[in-house]
Formats: sequence, structure tokens, C-alpha cells
Amino acid sequence: MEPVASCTTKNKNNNHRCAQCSVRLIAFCGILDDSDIIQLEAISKNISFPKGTNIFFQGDQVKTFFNIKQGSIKIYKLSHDGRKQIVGFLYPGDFLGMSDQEVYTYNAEALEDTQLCQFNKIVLENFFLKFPKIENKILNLVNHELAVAQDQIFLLGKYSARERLLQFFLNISNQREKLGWGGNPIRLSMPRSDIANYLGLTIETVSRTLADLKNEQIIKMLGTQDIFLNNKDEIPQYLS
Amino acid sequence: MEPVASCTTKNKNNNHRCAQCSVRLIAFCGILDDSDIIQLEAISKNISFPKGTNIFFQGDQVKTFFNIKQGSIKIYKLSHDGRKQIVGFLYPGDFLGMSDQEVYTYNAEALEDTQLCQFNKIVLENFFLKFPKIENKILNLVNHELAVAQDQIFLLGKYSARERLLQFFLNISNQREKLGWGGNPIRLSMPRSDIANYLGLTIETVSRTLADLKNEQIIKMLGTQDIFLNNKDEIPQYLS
DNA sequence: TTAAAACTTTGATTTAGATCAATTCCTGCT
DNA sequence: AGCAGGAATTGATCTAAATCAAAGTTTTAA
Repeated sequence: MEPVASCTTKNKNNNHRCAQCSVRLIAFCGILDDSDIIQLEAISKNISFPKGTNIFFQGDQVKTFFNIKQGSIKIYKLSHDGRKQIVGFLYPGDFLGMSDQEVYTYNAEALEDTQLCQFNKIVLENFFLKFPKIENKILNLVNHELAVAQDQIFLLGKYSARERLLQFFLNISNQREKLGWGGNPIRLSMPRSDIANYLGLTIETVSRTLADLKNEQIIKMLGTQDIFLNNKDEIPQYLS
Repeated sequence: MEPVASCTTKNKNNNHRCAQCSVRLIAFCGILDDSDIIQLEAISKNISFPKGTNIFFQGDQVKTFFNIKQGSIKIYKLSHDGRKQIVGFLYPGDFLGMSDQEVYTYNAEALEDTQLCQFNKIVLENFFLKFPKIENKILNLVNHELAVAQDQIFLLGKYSARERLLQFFLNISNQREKLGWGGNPIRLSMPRSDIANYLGLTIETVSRTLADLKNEQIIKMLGTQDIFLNNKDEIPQYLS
């Protein structure tokens, strides 16, 4: 197993950063106690991606895994003829970069200035042998991603435009609560075009449906990015 | 960890059945060598489900995991108002029953008479501690399921009815080849209503689109269940 | 500060696939 | 063999969302 120098570099300005990390409770590293996490820190590295930059591309060799510390990311697939489909949005605490192949099966791009914790694939896989709990925790996370993807299949197969948007808002709200942030209002960190693409709709339909939801007092918009759910508890009824 | 008697029962009529099992090469158990697989055999049990029977329900406590040995299964979710969405079809070698929660997040039903290999959840999880390679192999399988789900999201978000059907046929063909069976013709083990539901279409659209594909000589139908892909290599072009 | 570019909204029209409605075709069963 | 009853096909019509089109609005950067 070849060591990869750049990825075993410790960030000298932030000793014990893992112990105090804001996403530790929800990310895979949360399974390690304070004494063990120092060893994980030694094989991890901080890295930033400005808004709009690509973290990796579909087809690239998988050499690195990431934990999201701050910001948000879209992952999307391209077909041969250039059609694009966003298959997920990822948030702090999410694990990024695993694949069932030797190459990444989707593109990853920062939606806002984003901070990641980076691991060399081989080094982290060797670490699994020492701390099998980590691999088990990652299996949990991947099972969760699969459940989220299956929910999205339901949404695309059976929900109307209005239901898709409301479900999307609930998902973001719940995601925020999981991170210990307020679940209302929510901030849309992606443009309308990404929302439309993710939900299998067009920009125009998203815009019109938002206008309807505003008229019916189901949501309030604060600018174009922030949405207040007027009665979050009643939204599941609209999803019937 | 409570032992569950029924699931530690060895099938007396089939000693060394694991060593000779037809799906061993692709299922998670394939990671074990002949001497170790005997131990897995000791905690596994054969079980059959006739066509149309439920293997488990959404919301049931997860007590059992399964390997599919023979047959095929549909997994589907129900919304509160009774809408149904098939989120996947599973085939021999697939691992069934893992969840990110304490309960199953979908229903599983046999599409034809189906043979499964059953494991008690707790017993198998303890087995992981002894053979961490198994957990790693299952992580691979779950990552593959996730990749398949993301492909389905692309299909539902971007493909036309015709493209959905052609992609579906290619998927079945490739699945069959993976099992060492012929990739052409293929057999549709599910009714039109399940195909339509899975692809986010109606029965009528599936039927009409099949008629078009027949007229254009892209496929030939042998009865209602068997389909010959006239030129499998050229089908990816229709997916553009 | 202003102009350009990018993003968002709103309106008019079109359309792929859904829905409604008959047949027709299997397949198992007596 | 005949005959139910589900499964599949085919036809007519409708509709939710797409597409085409034109303003507004916000952001960026000079």
C-alpha cells in the first residue's frame, strides 16, 4: 500500500481539530473516542473548494474520500449526449467519494464555499482494518444514502410538481435540524435551475409552483433564497 | 445478543450447500473460502417464498437478512395515501433486508417462486466481527445498489418512455450476463403493471411503446414475457 | 455607478404521456 | 374443451408540465 504524502500531511494550524470538529457527532469519525480520533486526524487534511468549483469528475480514478465540514455540494451525472441529472445534494457530516467502481460514478461540485476533510482512499481503507467500527459506521451512512435515493425515486415516479417542491423543503428543513440548526426558515443554497433539475422539472414550473405556494400562504419567501414554511407540521398533509 | 433458534438451524438435507451454491461467486459469501464458509452455513437457513408472497413489509422490525439464491423480488414503497412505487427488482446473488433504520423501509415481494438464504440479523452482525471481509463485501454491494438507484433517478428525471424501456431491457440483459446466463433474449419476470410502475409510466404507455419498438424492429417479442433485442449493441445509441 | 450577464418570473402555446373506455388475448381451472 | 377473470392491447380524449417567448430582477464586475 503506497503512502501518499500530501494526504498524510497534518494541518499544523489546527491540532486537535477533529476532537472539536462541528460535524463530529454526525460524521463517521464520531464513532471514535478522543484518544483514537487523534490517529484519524493524522491521516486527514483540510481542503477548501470555492463556490462553483468541481471536487471531482465522473470517470476520475477514486483516490480520495471526503467528509463535508461546511458548505454544500451537488452530485450529478451526465449522459453521453450531455443531459445532466442531479442525483443528490450533500451537507455537513456527509461522506463523499465512495464508489462501487474504481472510478467516481458522478460529478461533485461545491454549491457555496465549502470545507472538506480529505482522506487518501488506501490510507483510510487500511485504517478500517484497525478500527472496524468505522467501516460499520460508513455502511450505515451508505445505507442511509440508499434510503434517500429510494425516496427520490418515489418522488420522481409519483409526486406532482407541488408535492416535489414541498417534499424538497421538508427534506432541507429536516437536514438542518439534524445538524442542530433551525428547521425554519430554510436557505436554498442552489439556484432554481438546480432545484428544477433535481426534482425532474423545469425552471419555469418551479417558479410558477413557488408563486402558487406563496399565494396560498403555504410558504413565505424572504428574498429569493430563504423560505419560511408557514406551518411545517401541516405540510405532510399536502403530500397526502 | 439473543440467539434465535430457527435461524441457526442447519438444513440437514444439504450439507456443504454453501460451498456448491450457484450464487456464491457474486453474493457476499463468495468472499469466504471453503473452510470458512462452513461456519456461515451453520448460521444460515434455506427458505422459499411462492410467487406473489411477501417476504417482509415496510415498518416491520428488521430481524432477518437474506441472500437471493433463485427467483426474483420486487421492492416497493407505499405512501400514506396508498400510492405505490417500485424502487427496485432484485435477482440471484443480491443481498436483501439491510436498512438504515430499525425497521424495513420498503416492502419485498416474490415475483416468482423464490429461494432465499436467511440469516438472523444479530447473528450475522456478530459474524462480521469474526470476518470483517464480509462487512467490506456488503459495503461494496450496498454501494452498487446506490449506484443503481442513482441511475434510476437519471432515468426518471431525464429519459423518455422509449428510453426508459430500452434501458430497462439492457439492465435485465446485463444482469443475466453477470449471472452467467444468456443476455439475449431476456425474460420479464414481472407483469406490465410492475414494469410501468417501476419506470414511472402507465401500463398503456408501456404497451404502446412496446408496439412501436416491435414495429421498428428494435425488439421481437416471443409471447408476452420474452423479448429478443434485435441488435443489443446498437441500443445504447437510442439512449443517445 | 453603471452596464452586462445571469437568474427569475410571468405569459402563450404545445405535447408526451395520463386518463378514460373498449376490445382482445391469455391462462388456469373445472 | 370451454369459460371466467385477469392481463394486455388499442383507441379517443385530456391535462400537467414542457417548451417557446418576453419581461423583470438580482448579481457581478468594470
